[in-house]
Amino acid sequence: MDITALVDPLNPAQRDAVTAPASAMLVLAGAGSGKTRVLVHRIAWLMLVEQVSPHSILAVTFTNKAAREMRGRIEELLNFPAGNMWMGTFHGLAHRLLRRHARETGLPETFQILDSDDQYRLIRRILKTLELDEGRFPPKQIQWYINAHKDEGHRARHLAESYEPFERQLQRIYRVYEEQCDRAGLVDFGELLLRMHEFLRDNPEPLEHYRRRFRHVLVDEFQDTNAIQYAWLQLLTQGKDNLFVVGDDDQSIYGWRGARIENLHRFQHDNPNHRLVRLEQNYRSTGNILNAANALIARNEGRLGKDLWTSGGSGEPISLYAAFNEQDEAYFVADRIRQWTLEGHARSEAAILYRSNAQSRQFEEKLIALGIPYRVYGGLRFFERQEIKDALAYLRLLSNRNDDPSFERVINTPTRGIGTRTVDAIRDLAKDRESSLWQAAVELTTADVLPSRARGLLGAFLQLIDKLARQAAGKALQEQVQLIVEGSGLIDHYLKEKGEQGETRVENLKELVTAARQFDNEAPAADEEGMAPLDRFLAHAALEAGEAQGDPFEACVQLMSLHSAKGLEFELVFVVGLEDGLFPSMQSLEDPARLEEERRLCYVGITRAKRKLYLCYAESRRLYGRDSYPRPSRFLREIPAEHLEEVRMRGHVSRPVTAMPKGEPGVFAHIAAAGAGFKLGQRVTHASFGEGVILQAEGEGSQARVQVNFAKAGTKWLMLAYAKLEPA
DNA sequence: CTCGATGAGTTTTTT
DNA sequence: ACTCATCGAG
Repeated sequence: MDITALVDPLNPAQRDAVTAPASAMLVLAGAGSGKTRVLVHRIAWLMLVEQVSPHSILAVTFTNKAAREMRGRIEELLNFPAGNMWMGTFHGLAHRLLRRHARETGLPETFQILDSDDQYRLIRRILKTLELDEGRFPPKQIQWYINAHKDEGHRARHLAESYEPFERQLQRIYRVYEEQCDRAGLVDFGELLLRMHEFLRDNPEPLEHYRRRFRHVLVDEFQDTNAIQYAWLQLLTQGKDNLFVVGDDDQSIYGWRGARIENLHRFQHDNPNHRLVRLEQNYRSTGNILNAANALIARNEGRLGKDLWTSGGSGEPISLYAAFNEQDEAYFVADRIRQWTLEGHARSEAAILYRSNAQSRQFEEKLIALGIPYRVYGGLRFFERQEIKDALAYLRLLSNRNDDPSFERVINTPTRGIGTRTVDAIRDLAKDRESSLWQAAVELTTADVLPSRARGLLGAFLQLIDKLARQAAGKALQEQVQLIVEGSGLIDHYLKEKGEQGETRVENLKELVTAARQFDNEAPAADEEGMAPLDRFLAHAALEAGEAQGDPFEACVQLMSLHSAKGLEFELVFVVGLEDGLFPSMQSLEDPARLEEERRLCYVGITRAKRKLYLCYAESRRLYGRDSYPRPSRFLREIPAEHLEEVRMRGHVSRPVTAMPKGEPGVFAHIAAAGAGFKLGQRVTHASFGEGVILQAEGEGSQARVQVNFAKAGTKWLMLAYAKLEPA
């Protein structure tokens, strides 16, 4: 490949970063400034010009998606597979390393990964055994406590015993939690990183091996690194001037889950020879959008500093819409999207961004009413679904009988008559013996403690697992999964579950078999060949929970939280719910640091828009069952008026004349018809068709039409301008 | 075990 | 207002 092709498509700043001589490098990459391009071209540059073997390059991202994208683009650019380059997420790489060195790190070869749901359940179980009240010790808070400490590199034994009784209990729970994980051979997400860090820190030989091997270390989204990730990168690169990081302090929106924006400053301090390159030319948005974003983010303190600019025009002004209430806001947005798509634009290029997921509902209702397909991001992902986790728990039990959380999940799922009494007895004995639940259960089937019926049922369960394990031995992965899904009785169990839910679950279980087949067909990564396919599949399920929603190809309007929108871009963007208390959120209003993070979130939202941005707020909003009258978001005042243009709905926006009757959809159709408004679901009378109910509405002004279901005449579309409908 | 009543909480999310 | 989880009754 020609080097000019590597360098020519880059602007001067990008070129600086890509072609820099080996040194520590901080690339401050503004939104839409081509940061992935810089990473990809940098790696290609290292390989082609510096003659670095891909074997010597380590590239780290936060999400699997980002890792996949980077790998894909490198392969596309170089036109050959980059298989032996270590490229992945922090967690994925940690996992790979721990598998390689399992024995040295004190883990069983078959260790498995706890996802946060598993972790939550385990904590609750521990609370029960410690006889602590969930009200006083909320499991969520404990989970947060444990993870926060792990992210900082602190184990329970490192914590100085607190004088404060509550804190002391937390420490105790943490200690027990660690013991339980160790005994069961389980590793949570934080543990992956922590254990990897400790291993390298305390073992000079492997550390030196990896330090020598990785001649270049590159990190994406560096502003999202936490303390332990930073420490790990330092271990690998300290004194070698070979750490190349790309990030944007202005897009740091994950402080609440441990990301340390100050790692950017620490990087500069710890790498005194570093170079700093700013990518400020933006290839995404119009001048108005960028200037609004620049002005907003300028309010934050202690920034590394950066101003986005474009060589393109300033574009349309940003539209600001003050909605009457949240319904009106939703209708406005849906209607604008409708108009926009009528102009021939792709629905998938329109996005509605909100602060909290609960806000999606209003928009969904209005989009449905206008017949616009949409897709909501977020929610349960494939490997997080209940039925999938059930099946995975069986599989984990095959691999490791001492996996207590899996044992407990599965012992009576599907129901096989093993009740709480039996399970309690198993737990008590396991506690006494300091053994796993499995071992305790085995003992109970031979002792004379349980009633004979319970003993028999328990024995049958243990035999079932052993039998499945025997049958699965030596089989191909998808056959193993198939065997478990059926042999466990899960399929039959969910077949009995009534309604659509049960059907979906059965389909998902079948899908799991397909997923296993696909997974098995893909060539194993060179470094993980020693691992049993089943263990690899289980790790894959935990580390990459899959997409939340299928059919990303259908042309849909995109609905998502501002957090989920990071890294994406759309022609048309609506940032909605810009009200103090919602965005910025209530919890952030009083705390300057959190308020700055909210401001960065707003900055992220604004910079998603390529051509047209709408900012919306509601003058009244129904929140937690009450009407609230929030002030417009302070962020709106921080955007210079010159970039904004207030919009009004043309025609008249109908307002509720009377309260909605109970049980009706809480929807007004904003039908602009000579000042008269009708609501969806409203009863109306027509001179010749008689009485009916409004089902749908579309169009406005003289074009406004409604669909009415008449009691006698059936369903009809009527032009409001002619139909002379009267409220019934 | 399944159903319905009751009560608490209600930003953001990946791995 | 609404969801989700737990708890008690059948």
